[in-house]
Amino acid sequence: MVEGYSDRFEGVDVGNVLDALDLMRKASLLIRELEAYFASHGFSQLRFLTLVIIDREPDRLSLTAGEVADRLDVSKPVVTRVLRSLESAKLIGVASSSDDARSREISLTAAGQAKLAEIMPGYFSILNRATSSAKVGL
Amino acid sequence: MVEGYSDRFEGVDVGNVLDALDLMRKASLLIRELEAYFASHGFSQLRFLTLVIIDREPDRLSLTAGEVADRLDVSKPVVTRVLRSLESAKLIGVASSSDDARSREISLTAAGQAKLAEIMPGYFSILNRATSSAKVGL
DNA sequence: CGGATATAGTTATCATGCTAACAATAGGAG
DNA sequence: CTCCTATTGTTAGCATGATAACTATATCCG
Repeated sequence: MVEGYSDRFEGVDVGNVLDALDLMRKASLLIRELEAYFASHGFSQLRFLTLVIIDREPDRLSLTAGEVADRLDVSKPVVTRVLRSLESAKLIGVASSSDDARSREISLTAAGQAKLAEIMPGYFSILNRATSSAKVGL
Repeated sequence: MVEGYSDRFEGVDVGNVLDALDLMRKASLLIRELEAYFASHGFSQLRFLTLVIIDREPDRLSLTAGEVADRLDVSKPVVTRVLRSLESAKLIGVASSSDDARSREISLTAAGQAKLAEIMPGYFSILNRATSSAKVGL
């Protein structure tokens, strides 16, 4: 399909274009597989990653909402929403910051850590399989 | 970040996991770049790809809505919505199928072909650059 | 033919991303 | 101290993906 178009543009390498399309196709399939996996645990990719980055923060037990947004590279309103859902599921705890009344300190509850431990093995298994099977052809 | 977790799971290769995460990150950046490009032309990825698959269909000048959904791998309600928007922009024409009263035959208008021609070069340029720059390190 | 089943497309509703605009608080300059 | 600006987080509303349930038409089987 691509050849019919890209032959007409100078400075465009058809191979590069096909590689880019392949990259997006592979990523899209992987993301769908992950979403299906999370859904089977009543979770979502974003809720999972939120727990991960709090759990993995070195030297600290909590993060502010803005730090979560930065590390996940999503907008702040999305963080507001996901934190609310995690809090009502009692997977995170939210406390006012002592030194900045605007901030909220987010930490994992024991239930949040348990949820992470429940989901993590399957997550890594999917990531591992995704790229190891891609290498079969090499 | 990954090592702290994946070391704990058997049969998981950290390199594979990192490759998978890198795949998703690269694809995500590319998709964002493409979306920004389409938006700068008052378009969207889905609207663009819809025009492309109709234009590129060999031996035929039109497709049904269901065929569009199959080829784009999106759900039918999404196709209903995008076709409506393309029709009101007069970029596609919609006609009842002669042999199946449920079907609608979708074809490109001259304006639709012009819109494709306007957007296509930049699209390929972005795809080309995305993967050729990724190879700089080789 | 006529009724059961399958298919094409739409509507309604939900999920999850975004930006813009806002409130509350912090911080810096005069 | 007070005012101006910056920052934190929320609310409101849009875009675009999905599934479920519906309508209308086709098709198959007795």
